[in-house]
Amino acid sequence: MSKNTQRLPSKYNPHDVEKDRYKFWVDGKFFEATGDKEKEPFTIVIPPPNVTGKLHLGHAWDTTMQDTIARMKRMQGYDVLWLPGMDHAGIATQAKVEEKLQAEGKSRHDLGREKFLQVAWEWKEEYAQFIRNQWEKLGLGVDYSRERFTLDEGLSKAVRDVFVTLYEKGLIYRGEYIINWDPQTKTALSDIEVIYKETNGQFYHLRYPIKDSEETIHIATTRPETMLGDTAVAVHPDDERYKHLIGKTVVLPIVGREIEIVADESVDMEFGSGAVKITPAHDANDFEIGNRHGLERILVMNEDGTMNENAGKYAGMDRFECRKQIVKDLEAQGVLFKIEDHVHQVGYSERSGAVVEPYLSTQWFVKMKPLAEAAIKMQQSSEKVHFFPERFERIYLHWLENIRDWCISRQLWWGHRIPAWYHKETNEIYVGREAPEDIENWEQDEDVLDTWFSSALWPFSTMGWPDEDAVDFQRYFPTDVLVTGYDIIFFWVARMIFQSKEFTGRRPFKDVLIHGLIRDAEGRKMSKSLGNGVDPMDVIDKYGADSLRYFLLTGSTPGQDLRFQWEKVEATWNFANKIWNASRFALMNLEGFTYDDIDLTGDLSLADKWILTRLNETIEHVTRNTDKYEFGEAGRNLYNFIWDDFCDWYIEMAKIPLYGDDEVKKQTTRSVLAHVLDQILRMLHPFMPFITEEIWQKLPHEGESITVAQWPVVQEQFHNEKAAAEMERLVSIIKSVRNIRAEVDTPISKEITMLIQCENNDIVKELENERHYLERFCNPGKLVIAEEVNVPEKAMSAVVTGAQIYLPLEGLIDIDKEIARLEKELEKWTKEVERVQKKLANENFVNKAPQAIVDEERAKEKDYLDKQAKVKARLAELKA
RNA sequence: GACUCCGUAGCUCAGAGGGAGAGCACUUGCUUGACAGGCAAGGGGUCAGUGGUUCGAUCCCACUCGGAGUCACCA
Repeated sequence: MSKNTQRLPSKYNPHDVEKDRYKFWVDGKFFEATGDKEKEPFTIVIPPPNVTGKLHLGHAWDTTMQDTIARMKRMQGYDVLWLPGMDHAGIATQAKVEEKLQAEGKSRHDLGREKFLQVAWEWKEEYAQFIRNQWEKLGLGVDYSRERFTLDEGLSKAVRDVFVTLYEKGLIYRGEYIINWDPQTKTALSDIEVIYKETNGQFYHLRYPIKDSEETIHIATTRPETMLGDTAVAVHPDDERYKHLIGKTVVLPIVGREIEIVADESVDMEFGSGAVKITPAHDANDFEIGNRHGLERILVMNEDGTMNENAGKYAGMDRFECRKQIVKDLEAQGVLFKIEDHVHQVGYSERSGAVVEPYLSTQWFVKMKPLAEAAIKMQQSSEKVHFFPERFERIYLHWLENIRDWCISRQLWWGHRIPAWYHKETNEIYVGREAPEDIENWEQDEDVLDTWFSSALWPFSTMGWPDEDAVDFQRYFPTDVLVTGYDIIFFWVARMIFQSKEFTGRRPFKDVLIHGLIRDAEGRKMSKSLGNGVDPMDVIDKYGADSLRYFLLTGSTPGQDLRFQWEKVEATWNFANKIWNASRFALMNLEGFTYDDIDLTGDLSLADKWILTRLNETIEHVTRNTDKYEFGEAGRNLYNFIWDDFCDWYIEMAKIPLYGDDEVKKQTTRSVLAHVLDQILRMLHPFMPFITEEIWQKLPHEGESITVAQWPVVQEQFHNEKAAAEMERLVSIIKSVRNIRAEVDTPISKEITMLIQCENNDIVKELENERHYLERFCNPGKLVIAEEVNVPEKAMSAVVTGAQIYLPLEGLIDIDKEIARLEKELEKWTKEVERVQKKLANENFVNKAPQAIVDEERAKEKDYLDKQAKVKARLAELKA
């Protein structure tokens, strides 16, 4: 089925091009995985965006890369599944919903758990639709029939299954430990949800009195308010300064509690005073020391960061208020004797920004070591996950090697509720996939799981697992490539790998492509507070999705950050417009021409042979680089092929037959034009889906949509080195002539005769065959091509390999200027000759360098010597 | 403290063991029947520095300087 051609407007308008196109694709089900057994599956799962807001440029970047891969693979004949979905994003979403409630003067507690969750689900639906609309505008070819959400029934089942299994294996446990507490959102956090920032603080030096003694012991702290919970002072057992105090008792100032001085090797004698106050309920190290010495744990804060009843008169005060007050009080008592300014690392909550409090609390944990070890070991096997760029593998491994247990319980409502029940009377714990039968006697754990606990299962939970016979899981897992930013390697990539290894025995993806961050034009991170964020939808409104996509794909190299610059998007628009107009030209010349009319077996012109050769090279290059995820490299290569080779040379050369009246030649040229443009559009389609589909539909084509057209393959029969060499000579001649013309101020009259003196008769014949090109591009009055030409006295000249060009320009030529120009040229060739000869004179080079390189240099030497001699001779003539 | 990345044209960035590239900006000339958001011709870089490996280094290695980041940590 072939279609006839249509006309295009003279300017590329992305709105017209993109309008309704996505609907056409979705309605045509071009993006749906077919399960076709004839085809090999190729799978990508989208990193599920949070349902908290709109997508930003980072998402646009990330998903565009996936779309590019998916589209190419689809065209290469794979059964592509690109599975979309979203993440419930526990803390983030709950915070947004609470914010919304607050605006209405309500809190989540006013609503109660059930009602609150209902509101959250409504929120989710609303934002999910925003996100889908944005995917649409970006042109992402995802399979909506398989869209998933982390709180879906199926995924929740997977979560419960994983939790219960790990619990049964002893890899999940519940216990009272020091965790990172966010007093603002009132939940525990995992280690990586804490961001450490250098913060100006103070170092407070205290003297704790020794009981029944005049002596005091000097300790220093950055968090004096925690002293209310001190239950010991620790020194190093070998510390001569304090040896005699070990076992003695300290009377804790203000509190009056008597606490022991203990010896512990973990104390650093060099740091501070060498004596440490021990607060097991508010510091991870102190907690460990406390365990070793059987110390009491006294919690002095509430969940909201205010002091509790154990803080005595400070009860009810905010922790930082308390700090101020306690400093005053200690100072008054003479306990505090020095305050130093101190820059130290303070942990902040990734979500709320609140200062994280190390806090004693009962939480659920994943025992990481066995899981991490298995994942590390997998990297030595054939199930290795390949990182692109490779260096991120080291970062990943380093993290796993030093991993600590993962605190997975969160004091939130929005999320997967922990499948643990506590017996109301016996306090017995039940962990199971389903609630206990005598549910009235049990109470379920109030907490939910860390969002990342469910995202860690994403590559398989979305495909029907834990049902291992699920059709999609069987066919599409493991996935082929994951695309994500380096900022979530720990949060997500690593966790998917170890969970996948543990539960499926396989890697979750073969490759992982890591990209950087999007920055503003000045290189700053885009952030709300700076107000320097750019909405991808604004970019699309202005320049179209294709321009945005191409900019994102080619703007950086894997693993590097990307600066957003409007000028670059604009430059990409120019490129799109170029393609648009080249296509417009093609359509104007393909009136009545159909896909079936394409016939490349005819008598091809030099231009035809050359462009087909270049097309082959481009196909090879673009395919290879896209396969390696080198989109920048592939995109630039395509850009150069399209703009420089196809538009600037091929189309211009094709105008000769197209505007001529030889119908046979015209048909051949139309065939090549239609074919090359078709192949270009196909290769460009993964990068710029909209414009390519639009043009392709209008060109002679076969098939319903370019999305399912076959990816171009190299056609060896069109590889023609001779044509490439001839073209090179031709281009050199044309450029030389243009060059000469640029030297002459006044326009050159058409009366001029252009003379080309060739080295041998073969070249004469060759150039005679290509005469029409020379006539069109150089536009001389007369063109003489011969082995010997009569060189007029007043002429400008140029040398190319195998030939010498003369342009007699009586009256226009300034002999002195021409001499100066030629002298410059002579200098250039002389330099080249020297460089090459020096190289060839080096025995080591000739003996050790690869033969091909040496031969190449020898050929250059010959060529340069020849040119040098010709220029020299011409100079002599002029000077005579 | 450990590790990673970056330093190439005025700007933003590619690149590759064998004569330095692109886009934008700049200069000059063009209403050339696809495109003036275009065409053509140009100018502009000791590829941060110092050593080393090599026949050959801007590219590989070491160190130094400058910029960015990740992880860990001392109370």
